[in-house]
Amino acid sequence: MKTSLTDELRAAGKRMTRTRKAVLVVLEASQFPLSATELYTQLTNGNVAIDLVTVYRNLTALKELGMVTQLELHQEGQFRYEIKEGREHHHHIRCKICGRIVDLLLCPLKKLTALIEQETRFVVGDHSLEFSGWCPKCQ
Amino acid sequence: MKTSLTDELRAAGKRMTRTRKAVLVVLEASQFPLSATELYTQLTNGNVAIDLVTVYRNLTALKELGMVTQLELHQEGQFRYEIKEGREHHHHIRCKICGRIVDLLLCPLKKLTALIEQETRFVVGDHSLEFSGWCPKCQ
DNA sequence: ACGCTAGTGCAAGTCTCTTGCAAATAACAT
DNA sequence: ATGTTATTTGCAAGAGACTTGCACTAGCGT
Repeated sequence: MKTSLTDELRAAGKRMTRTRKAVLVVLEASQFPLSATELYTQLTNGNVAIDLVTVYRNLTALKELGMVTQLELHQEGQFRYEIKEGREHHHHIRCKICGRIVDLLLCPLKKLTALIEQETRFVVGDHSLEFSGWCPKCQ
Repeated sequence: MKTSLTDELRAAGKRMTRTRKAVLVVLEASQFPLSATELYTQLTNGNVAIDLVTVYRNLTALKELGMVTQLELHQEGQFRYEIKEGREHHHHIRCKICGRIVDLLLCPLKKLTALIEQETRFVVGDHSLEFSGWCPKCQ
């Protein structure tokens, strides 16, 4: 993990603590976005002493600093979190059977945004676009 | 509300009950997708005696029959429900300030689906695409 | 090394949604 | 109409994700 993250935190009056570092390391290593519980389980299994509450509080803090993205996959009913550092804006597809989550490397929505703003007079901020389906193994 | 809905229910071994009808009427009248709690509040204010549990159970049943769509708006952390009858497949935008929800009449994802299936070898089932931003009044 | 303040753990609470069970009622047969 | 039965309902309780209060701990700036 880059030391720049520590500096970034410090600049925002935050500290790079033992637990916060552990959260960042696990998020950085993950190939797919993690829920708070999954993150907690991975930390605990990796012998990091941490409370679930602390996981939530860190995720919230990191989200507010823009270091982590919070997302909701299609109809999952919970939030997942992903490191932003070094990753392009992207979306996901999740298998309805086994739950496997895969990154999609495209986002077709730049043009659409202008259209929506024209149509609704809203100013578009964020969007979420998540797919579900059946992965190769579960078909 | 059309009587065909009653027939549709009956064909599936379900009954058109007092409460179920009330749920459908409120959903049909709503200009935007409702959460279970909002639906419950509207029913109660409209002097329909109903339990929140019954609202949930009806929404689940209607969803399974394909008469109602369940959706999650961007980062809202709860489900919303919408009547399918007579409405095209569409998406939504929600104001980050006042929570106002507006339908979007376009879905740009038909072409994209083929691309995703090619890229991931998944079979694409559903997708959710929801925007958030700032509505005209809140800008 | 000290002190201030952010961060943490524990307990308890909130909110959304689900389940178990006995009583009520819609649909159907007689 | 009346009875039968399976669906539906209400109430109580529970599950799961997430939040809050508070006293204690520990970064990190001096």
